[in-house]
Amino acid sequence: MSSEPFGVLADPARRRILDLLRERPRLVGELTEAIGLSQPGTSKHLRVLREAGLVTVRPEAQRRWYELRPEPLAEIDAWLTPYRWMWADRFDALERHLDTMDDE
Amino acid sequence: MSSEPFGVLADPARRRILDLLRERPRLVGELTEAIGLSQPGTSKHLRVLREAGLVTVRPEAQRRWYELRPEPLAEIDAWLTPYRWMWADRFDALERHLDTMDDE
DNA sequence: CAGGAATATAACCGCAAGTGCATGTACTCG
DNA sequence: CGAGTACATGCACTTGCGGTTATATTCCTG
Repeated sequence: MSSEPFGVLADPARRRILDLLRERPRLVGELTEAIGLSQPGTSKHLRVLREAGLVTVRPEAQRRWYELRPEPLAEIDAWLTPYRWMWADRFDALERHLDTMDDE
Repeated sequence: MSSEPFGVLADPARRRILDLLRERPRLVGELTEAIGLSQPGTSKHLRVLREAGLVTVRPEAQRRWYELRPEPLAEIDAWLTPYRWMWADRFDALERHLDTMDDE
């Protein structure tokens, strides 16, 4: 099972779901409509997210409130860390920083 | 084609390759041995990375030096950004920050 | 020019993932 | 208790991915 956060985020629908849950908990119905998929399809993605620990469910009668649990994203963030300094040409920012230090 | 950075990083072998290239450019042979895959298998992953813009090739006779091009990772970083404050209980850091501000 | 080294591409295979459809389950309400 | 709502699960199907083996390509070297 691709319970790995990286694999889970590979699917755009799943990223979309997480983005929606960032705002507030949602019902399956809402998510289904939002991502334009069948209800079972949505449920399947939610299952994957659940097994990856990225969401939790709070049942309320027949309804299920899905909420975000962002902790597993830390793994991705950690992997990304050693790369982060590389892309944004920090030359300007660095220069500005050094200039500032000179000013002081 | 899953030229999307997210899809590309879904495979551990590809992440491993990037990690190796973070240190220095490498030949296909090195990478092949490092990730314990067949040479064609490695070449395939390199192709995916190439098409995603995550690596570039510098030919030298029959050899190909692969080097890292981390820019596309910025997209992932950007997606991750609105989540980043959430997991690390920044309560302490935030408190310290506010304390500092109070001091000034 | 022949042979070998380094890599890419092609052809093929197995399997898991994503999707739709149909059905099951759990709960509410009249 | 029966019907409807909200969601999960099962099944069938298709596609694409990751892997290997075999082959083509390119270049160096003797």
